[in-house]
Amino acid sequence: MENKLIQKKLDNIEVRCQKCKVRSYSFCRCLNEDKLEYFSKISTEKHFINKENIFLQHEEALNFYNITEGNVKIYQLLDDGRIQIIGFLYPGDFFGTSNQNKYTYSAEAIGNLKVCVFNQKSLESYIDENPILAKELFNQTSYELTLAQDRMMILGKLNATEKVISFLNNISNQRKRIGWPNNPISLPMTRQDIADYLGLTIETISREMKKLKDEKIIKILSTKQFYINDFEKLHNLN
Amino acid sequence: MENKLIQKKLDNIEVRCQKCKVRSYSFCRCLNEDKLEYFSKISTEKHFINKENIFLQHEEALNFYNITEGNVKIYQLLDDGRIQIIGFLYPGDFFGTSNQNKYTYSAEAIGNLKVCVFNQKSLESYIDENPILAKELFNQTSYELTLAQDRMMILGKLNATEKVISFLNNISNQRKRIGWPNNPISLPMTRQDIADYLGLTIETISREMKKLKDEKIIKILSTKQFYINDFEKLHNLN
DNA sequence: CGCCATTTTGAAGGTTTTCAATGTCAGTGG
DNA sequence: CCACTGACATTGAAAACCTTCAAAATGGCG
Repeated sequence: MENKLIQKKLDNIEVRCQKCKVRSYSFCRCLNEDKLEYFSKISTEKHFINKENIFLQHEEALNFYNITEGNVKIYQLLDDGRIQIIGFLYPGDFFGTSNQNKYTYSAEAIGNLKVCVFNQKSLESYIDENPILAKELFNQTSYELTLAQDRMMILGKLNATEKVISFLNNISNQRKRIGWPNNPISLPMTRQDIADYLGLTIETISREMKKLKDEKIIKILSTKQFYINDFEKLHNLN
Repeated sequence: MENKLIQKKLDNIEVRCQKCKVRSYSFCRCLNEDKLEYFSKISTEKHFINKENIFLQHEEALNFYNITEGNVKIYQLLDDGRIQIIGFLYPGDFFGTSNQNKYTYSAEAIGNLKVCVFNQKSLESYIDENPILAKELFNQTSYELTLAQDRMMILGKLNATEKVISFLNNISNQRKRIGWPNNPISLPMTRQDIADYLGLTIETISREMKKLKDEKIIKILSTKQFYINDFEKLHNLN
């Protein structure tokens, strides 16, 4: 009886990986179909709701995660409560990197979230047996590093106007990458999140969005949705 | 005659890798001694002088580099000439990552520099045959990513005083890592470089250094050398 | 010793923040 | 159905911090 239940569960898990919508742009895309059955078994699916923490910085790093649906913000805090959002993550993104076995940032769900959860040790031994994954992860991490480096320029050298423009461009491109319509664009995060991402205050975000609206470059449909009138101007201002 | 010369050259190359001073903290440390002979052959040594460019952003990415002696700054430029220094690199550091076959930043020697040069394609096929290197590079890149993320906090949320302090702490720790005396500390880079690294101006760097001097936290021996009087205060201010 | 690049110092100015008040919107209960 | 509530966003005015511009000082190197 119980065996049957387990078998059923395993069947479902196997189906999960093979039917996964984000596999084509996830790190696991490098695995052949015949590896998926076993690969499915080393991960589980988990749901989170808006504002729920997936893990906290400095906690013992037990798992890796891959987003299958929804968005995540990863952030760091200073002692006095100042926050810097390191990044907004999208379906297909991999996260949970650690240093000396501790997570190096906190992760929180934005809206409803579905993730694949991998035990770090299990995934690491799986990688040892399937070195193609190591190369895929190296390439993906290298790419993330270039994104992080681009963000240094944004945070260090751009003024408020340029920062907001680069953010809107970024969102638009991000949606293209995962094949979503990139106009109009909904912002899953709050104004405060955008401010904490760009190293600005919520008031400055508000004023810069208004400026773009007044210049007719964007149309603000609601606080969480906007329409790009002039793609060219938006890109050139970047 | 020519064969003898080539043989001698090969012997030298082999010796180079085995006697390398930075191997214990370079990506190649994961290779067994018996792999070094061949590994030596896929790289060459190259020298650069102060301010010499190793490569430029957007150039075709032909090589990877590993520093054996000296320092490198990697940076990005905006159209209008604004510069952001992405990082200062030290002996043992690996660089030359690319995106779509183009370097994602420019690299310039600070002072005299010695590097190991690897052809990107050669190293990549070597990695395919020696997957342990892929894992090592993944781990190292992950670590660099955490450093890049820490810098987002520095660039986005710290004020000028905190930025300079974090920089001095950083330099001090960096030197510890490669086993150099970490007091007094020589700064290979100029004030302008520090400014471009922290997203500040040279004048602000100057004023903040003076403030730390006046508070007796550091002693400025020369523009390129300083002494930390109060490690605790410097760390706590961070 | 003198030159030139780099750094330091001072004063004015600008951009972004801070503080405070008002506005908007979705959800809730009368 | 509408007023109420609370979270989030916008707007305005003053203040702070860092930059900009200008000039003087330092220091390395021929």
